[in-house]
Amino acid sequence: METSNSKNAPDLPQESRTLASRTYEVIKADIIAGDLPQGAKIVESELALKYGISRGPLREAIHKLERNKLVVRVPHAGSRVVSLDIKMIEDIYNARECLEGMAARLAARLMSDEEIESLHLLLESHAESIKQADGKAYFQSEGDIDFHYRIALASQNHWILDNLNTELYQLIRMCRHKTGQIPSRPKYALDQHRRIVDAIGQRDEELAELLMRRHISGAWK
Amino acid sequence: METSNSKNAPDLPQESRTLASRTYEVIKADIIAGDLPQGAKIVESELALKYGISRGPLREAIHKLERNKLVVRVPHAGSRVVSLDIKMIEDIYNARECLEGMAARLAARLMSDEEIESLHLLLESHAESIKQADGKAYFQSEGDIDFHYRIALASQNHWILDNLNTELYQLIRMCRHKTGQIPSRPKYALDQHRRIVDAIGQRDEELAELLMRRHISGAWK
DNA sequence: CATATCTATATTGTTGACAATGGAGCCTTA
DNA sequence: TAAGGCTCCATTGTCAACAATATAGATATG
Repeated sequence: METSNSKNAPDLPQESRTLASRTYEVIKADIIAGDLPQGAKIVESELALKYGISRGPLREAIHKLERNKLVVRVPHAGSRVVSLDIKMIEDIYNARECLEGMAARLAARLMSDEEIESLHLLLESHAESIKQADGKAYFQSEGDIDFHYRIALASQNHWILDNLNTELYQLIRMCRHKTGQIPSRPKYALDQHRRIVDAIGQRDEELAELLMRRHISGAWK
Repeated sequence: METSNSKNAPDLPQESRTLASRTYEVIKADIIAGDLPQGAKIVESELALKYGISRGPLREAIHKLERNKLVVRVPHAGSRVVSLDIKMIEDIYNARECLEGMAARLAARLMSDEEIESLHLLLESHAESIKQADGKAYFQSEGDIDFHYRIALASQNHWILDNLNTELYQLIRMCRHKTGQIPSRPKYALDQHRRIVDAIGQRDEELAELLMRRHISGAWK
């Protein structure tokens, strides 16, 4: 046989293996984009009709959303989109601070020289996009998450990576969409990123963690 | 109205509001106790029959277990009890170290003097039970989790508290059951607990975090 | 004898109907 | 008019049957 699979079902990108997970992705995007506003009541039969599926898979999707802390469920009363108050965001940032601090520490221990070089390149591209479009703070905002994601990945700690991905980053994105994004001084942030990468390059775990924590706790203001 | 409810349905302790959550509790206990061994295949119809319920609620229970990282699910293939390897436990302990470190820091900032006093009393009772039954390491082990739980509670950070409860502590309990619990030197641990509470009493956030992190990272060896 | 393909079966994904619960609004009554 | 209880309805929880998928075993073939 040729390189083309004999079976006609090539391995899908694992996104859309099941109705429930597809629907989950859609609703998640709707919530983060604010299409489903915070605190909105979620009625199963309603959404099932809207997405043209049965209540079973929809229920599973809602469970996944609850797992991501995007939805709050109370047993016989129904579920609502989470509504973020100041206290909750503070909690999230405190958790993020210590988790990503640990991630930076581990990254300083475990990253290969090539990976560190690649991180440098990423920051250069960010610098470029800041220079070119000075007003486009949004790109920088996504770039910011890119950077932090790379660090989390490099930590090789599955638990931390998973929790950042499935909970914290989503909530932070949602938060930005709500407040109309306030990524503030992109150039200043980029500078801090550079120092973090430098610390990692010098294998200074202590410093890498310290700088990352300061960076995140500084963003929370 | 009298204290007795006019309705005959007094508010249950919220444990058993639904079939799914009841079953979830049972399976969780079975997994932690090692009754369902690590890596065991979980067949929906099988368990549904065993617990006398339908597949619907059982599926929900499994989803909750997946959320607790006690079960691993792959889309069309089924689910298995998680099997903990060394790397995974290391990841968990690293995550726990930074989360509980942050919790200790926040506790030092937020606990009232009365709460701190109550923590002291808890440690005294632990000291007592160690003195009385020198071999009963298990009690100390549960007492250990008690202590850490109190700190997490005092941090008033819902995100950290929830993640410690629903994920990390369960996995750690499971780990202990598997290895036949190695809580090691209870007296030494108690000593470290005392120092942490002292630091909290002095409102020394930095020190409280440092000691907690050292305490946990020390336990992971 | 090893490899690959096909088929059968066990297991998961999905559906629509039914049961149970909670809340809103109405009615009664002081 | 206000307070309390009652009834009804919207919504969630549960169930059993049906469809789709993947794994394992058997069969054929080089």
